[in-house]
Amino acid sequence: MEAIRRAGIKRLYKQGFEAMKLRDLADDVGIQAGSLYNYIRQKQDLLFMILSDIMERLHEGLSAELEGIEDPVEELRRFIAFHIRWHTARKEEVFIGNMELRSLTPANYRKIIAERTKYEHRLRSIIEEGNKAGAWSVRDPQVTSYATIAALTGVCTWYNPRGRLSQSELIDLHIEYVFHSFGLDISDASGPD
Amino acid sequence: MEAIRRAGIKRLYKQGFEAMKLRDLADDVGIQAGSLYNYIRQKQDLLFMILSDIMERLHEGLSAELEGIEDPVEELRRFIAFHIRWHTARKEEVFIGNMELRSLTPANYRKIIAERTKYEHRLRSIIEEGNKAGAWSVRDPQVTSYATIAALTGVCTWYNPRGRLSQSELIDLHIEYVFHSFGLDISDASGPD
Amino acid sequence: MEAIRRAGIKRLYKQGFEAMKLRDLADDVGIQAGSLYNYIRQKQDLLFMILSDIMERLHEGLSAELEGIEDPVEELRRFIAFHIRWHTARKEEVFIGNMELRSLTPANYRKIIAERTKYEHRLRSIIEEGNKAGAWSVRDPQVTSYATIAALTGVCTWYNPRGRLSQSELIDLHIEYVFHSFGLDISDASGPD
Amino acid sequence: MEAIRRAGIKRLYKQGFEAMKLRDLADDVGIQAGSLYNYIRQKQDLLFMILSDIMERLHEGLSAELEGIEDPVEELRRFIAFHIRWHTARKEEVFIGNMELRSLTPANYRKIIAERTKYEHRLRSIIEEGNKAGAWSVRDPQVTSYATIAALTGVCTWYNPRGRLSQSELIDLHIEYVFHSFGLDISDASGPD
DNA sequence: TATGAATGAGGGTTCATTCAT
DNA sequence: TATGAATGAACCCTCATTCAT
Repeated sequence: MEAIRRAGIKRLYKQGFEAMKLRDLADDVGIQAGSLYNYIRQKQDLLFMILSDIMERLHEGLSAELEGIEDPVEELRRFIAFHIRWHTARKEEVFIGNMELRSLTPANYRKIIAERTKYEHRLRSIIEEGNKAGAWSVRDPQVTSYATIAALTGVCTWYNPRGRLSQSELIDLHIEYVFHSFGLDISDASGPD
Repeated sequence: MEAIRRAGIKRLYKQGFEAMKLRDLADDVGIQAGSLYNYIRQKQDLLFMILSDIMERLHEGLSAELEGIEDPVEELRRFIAFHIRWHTARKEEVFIGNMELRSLTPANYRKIIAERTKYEHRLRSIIEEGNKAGAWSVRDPQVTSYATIAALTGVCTWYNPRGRLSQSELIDLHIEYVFHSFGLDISDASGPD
Repeated sequence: MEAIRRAGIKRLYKQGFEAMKLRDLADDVGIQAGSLYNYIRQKQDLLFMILSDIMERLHEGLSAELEGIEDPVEELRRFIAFHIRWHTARKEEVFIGNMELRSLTPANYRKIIAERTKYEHRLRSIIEEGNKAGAWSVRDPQVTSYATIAALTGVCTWYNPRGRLSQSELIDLHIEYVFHSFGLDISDASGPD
Repeated sequence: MEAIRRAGIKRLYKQGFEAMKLRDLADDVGIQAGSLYNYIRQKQDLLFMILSDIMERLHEGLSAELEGIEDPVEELRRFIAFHIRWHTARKEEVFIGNMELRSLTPANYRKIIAERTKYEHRLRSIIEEGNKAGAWSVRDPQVTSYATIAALTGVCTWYNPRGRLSQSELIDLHIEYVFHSFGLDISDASGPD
């Protein structure tokens, strides 16, 4: 079952939901197409399961990262670091998470979007806290949260683990980028690690 | 033919390449499925034509926008404004321009990606000019250009023409966002218009 | 029109009736597919016209060859020579004449077969005359006429004008073959030419 | 699978490769068209399989017939008998074996033709052995083998099991025909059976 | 007489899904 | 839980034929 999920992610990434053939997926796992139906009831189910799972892990990861932090600046720094770390480590999942929403059943679509919105609200909350605490003064927290997430997520469209920049360099560059855009001096970002 | 292109864009946006049925497309245009083949030789051709066309218009639009401008700050400002204006006005095209690349034949894929890269290089060149001219000092022009384009392009995933913010407000917010991230004061951006 | 017939023969030979596309045929002639319908009413018509024409010319050719001859031996010799000469010179027509009968409409099929049978009867008549005249003694004129025509027609499945044997050598060999099979000495065949 | 082969032969005989519809074929077998693809990968495969199979059985049949025979006269007699017996018993296979070659893929075509040539060479070898052994003196073994095979194969274009002549009468007539054409007296052919 | 766009039936092939074993 | 043959709907694409120009 876990094998099916993993193979499903790979195929969804490479081919997309419509182009992915259950026969090929079964082949990847080493079973016959018919046998897949002992694990899923429909092709659609597989997509939803995979996407739900991705969202869930994303939430858990972020929660763990921010646990106990109260300073907005530090929260922002950690959000950026976590987002890039998680996204670059899971290029495939992120890609599917953005591309395959369209193939979801309306009901399933709503559920996944709700999760994604929840995640976006975490950054927005941080921005608003920072505004309140005087850490920065961002004019439009909603737009800024969208722009920031887009900028950070964009990384994984071109990130190459064996490329010019290491993951931590990438994180530094984006912390600088975002902090600047928030009107913060980069030195403010120097945290405990 | 133009009708086919327009209907194709709509269907690609709503359903994606694989899910789009040529019969439905023909229906949209008011002809029989077989008649489509007087205009295209394959389904794949339609996708490629549409994507090529989008890229071409994007290039032309940007060239017109930047024509005669020499000041990097002004160029950057115009790039941002143009990008948001163009992308929010063409949500559908932008969406398929990102999503349907995967459905391209390898040969066609390479051609489209080459065009996209050319576009990205325009911003990178602006950044590098600005570095040279002392307008700003951006540490990593490549990464910064990617992050910026991602942030700006992200707009059209949530932009709603009848939403809270007008297009020009959106542009202002993003100019501010990007200028800050470049370490520029927003007032520097005040151009002739 | 004559160009269409000639191109039709070529295409029928190479591809067969079902596989032959009217578009390609039109291309060969240098017109559009639609324009063909100024000359034929249906694809089937073309086939019938071509086959009728072939049969007609075959009959005419044989009649001219046998005109005025009364000696069965000489008639046989001339029949063989004519058949091989005509068939090797018209490989394509002969081939279609055998292969494409199946694609004819039942009504058309009957007409063509009637012509072919008439042709076969010419040889049978010669054989029977020879029996009567004591030129040879063939046990079963019908079977022998079939076997003989098959043997002769077979030539054009492998005949190559630039091959080892010239047309007249081929004719000599087959005259010998058939005369022997009729129990005739080959020297009997030496005619005026 | 065997049912598909048999139905395929029938349909190829009646309609030809291009005109044969897989849907009809499936109907003959009592399955859906799609189910055919559990047995073949392409329509072309079916044709090739059938033709290969025919050639293989033909070779096997002949080998069995000639096994242990060393006398060229007897070999010739048996070749004729076998060829007519096999061909009249398999009118349909013989027909498509000649007609549908054209519908083969070039690669497949070469393979089948190679088999056919091998078969023709068997007769040619017999003729050459007979020449060497002084059993007969045939001027051009190649041409004679072609003419002979054509004459014999022609039988099945008109042979009717309920017709005037029995199979064995037919064989006798053709043995006489061919033996004469080889310059042999028919009495030489009287073998053990 | 020629064009070329349109038709419409249908053909080969694919594939999610089912089900008896 | 696994198989693999069967289903059946549908999809892309083809092509003879029509017809307004």
